[in-house]
Amino acid sequence: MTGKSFSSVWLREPRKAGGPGRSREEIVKAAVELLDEEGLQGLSMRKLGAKLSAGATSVYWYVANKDELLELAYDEVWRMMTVPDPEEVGWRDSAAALAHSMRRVILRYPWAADLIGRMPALGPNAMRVANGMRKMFDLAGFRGLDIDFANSTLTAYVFGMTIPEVAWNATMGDLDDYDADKTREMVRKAAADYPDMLKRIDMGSYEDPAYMRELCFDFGLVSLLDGLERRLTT
Amino acid sequence: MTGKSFSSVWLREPRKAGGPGRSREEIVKAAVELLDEEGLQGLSMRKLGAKLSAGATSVYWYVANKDELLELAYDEVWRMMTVPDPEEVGWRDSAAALAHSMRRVILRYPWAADLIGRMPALGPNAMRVANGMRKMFDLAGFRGLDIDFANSTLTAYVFGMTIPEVAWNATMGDLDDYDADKTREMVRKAAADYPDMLKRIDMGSYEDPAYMRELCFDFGLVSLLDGLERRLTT
DNA sequence: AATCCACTCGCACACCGTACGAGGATTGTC
DNA sequence: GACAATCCTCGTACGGTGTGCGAGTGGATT
Repeated sequence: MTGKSFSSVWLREPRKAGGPGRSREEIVKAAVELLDEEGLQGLSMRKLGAKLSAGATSVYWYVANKDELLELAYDEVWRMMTVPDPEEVGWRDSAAALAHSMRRVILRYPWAADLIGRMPALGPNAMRVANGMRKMFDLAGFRGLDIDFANSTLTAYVFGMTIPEVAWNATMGDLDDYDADKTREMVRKAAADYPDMLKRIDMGSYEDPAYMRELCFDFGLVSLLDGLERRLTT
Repeated sequence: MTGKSFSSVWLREPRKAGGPGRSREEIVKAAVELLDEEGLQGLSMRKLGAKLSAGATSVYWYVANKDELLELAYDEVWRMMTVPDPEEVGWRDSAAALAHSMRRVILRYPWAADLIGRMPALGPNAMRVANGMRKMFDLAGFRGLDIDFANSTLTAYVFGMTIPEVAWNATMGDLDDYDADKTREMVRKAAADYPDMLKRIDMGSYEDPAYMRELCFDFGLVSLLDGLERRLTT
């Protein structure tokens, strides 16, 4: 009894496109639009079919199941991420720029946050980024497994920082001042046992949250790059 | 027009428990068991009702919706995370131990990986951990906002590293040798354009994956702590 | 005895992913 | 032209999902 095996759109031959039917690009484009408009919850095969002026199950000719469709859409997100050439700007600036690029892309495609880490990233665009990162850390001076470790470390940080940011935007981002105050008052109640956290909550309410999160991101990013740099010199 | 407002189980009064009905603890316990056995997909309100020998919708008396139930279960995961006393072992060891504790807990409750970052963590156990971390970084010498930044940075790293690990275990963890080889062969095809990545794939296949991921986690963790330490001395 | 209230639960609704198989449309071959 | 093969569409149906609603039950209080 073999368990449910690993599978991915990228690991099988697509149908030979011969006839005059719809194309995979067309479908993925419609899917991404739907995801942008209505989020991950808002994408259903029926709605996608309707958007393509097609029947509900027509998409299944091009895609084995919904997960494959999401994999295709997911790779479109990776397409938007750019790895600067480390030979021109040096590995540190290159890494920082990549990190910011990744963060920006995810904030622009919030639905991708729910896919990261859940979905294999084996599409051509994800591969391109991964290879660019490898090259970057190789040029920095990492060797062997350390290249992959540095790779994983940086992406783990960026994703780990940005995914909750997306969730925050989704739930708290569009409250008016009144609701925001009310919510903060309730959060204070949840933290009632911890005076230090209360002080922090009240302090944070006077700052622009978006700017604060950017400060936080940079703080962690600089720390991480410092730590990686240290591995090179000793 | 106010958008859908923020809400959480922890930010409202629970029903006054008066009568002889089931208790919230009982329900959460059953939910966690179901999650352990069948994963996040496997938890449905109907199955939970059945497990409690109750009707399908009885749980809705104690919980407003499924998300609230998941919030309750999620906080049980935070209960398992321990923050060592930084006054005894120093902040660095304390932070490292906490990071390993978080990773271990998530690997033990894989269903929690899908909740992290999607769900607010405002339960008492999450609060306890957050406060412990604040104390830890305060003792380390961080001040003001830097405490929260260090906090976010560490958790972002741990979660960002561990969530994909859980996904990997779920899909690739229980393949036999034959299927694993077949899968690796297909992954090689996906990376065909990038010779460096091919070499890496072949290299990795001779090592124990679990041990490699632990090495990777420690690599990033040490780097991150180095980077944070540097912020203290300059 | 009457009233209240915590609590249970069957039914129904609107949705979901997708298996299946009958058809239509287009192409290639004689 | 005819015929077959292939590509592609889609209506129907099945078994699930979360959950709103309102009738019902049983113990405690008045």
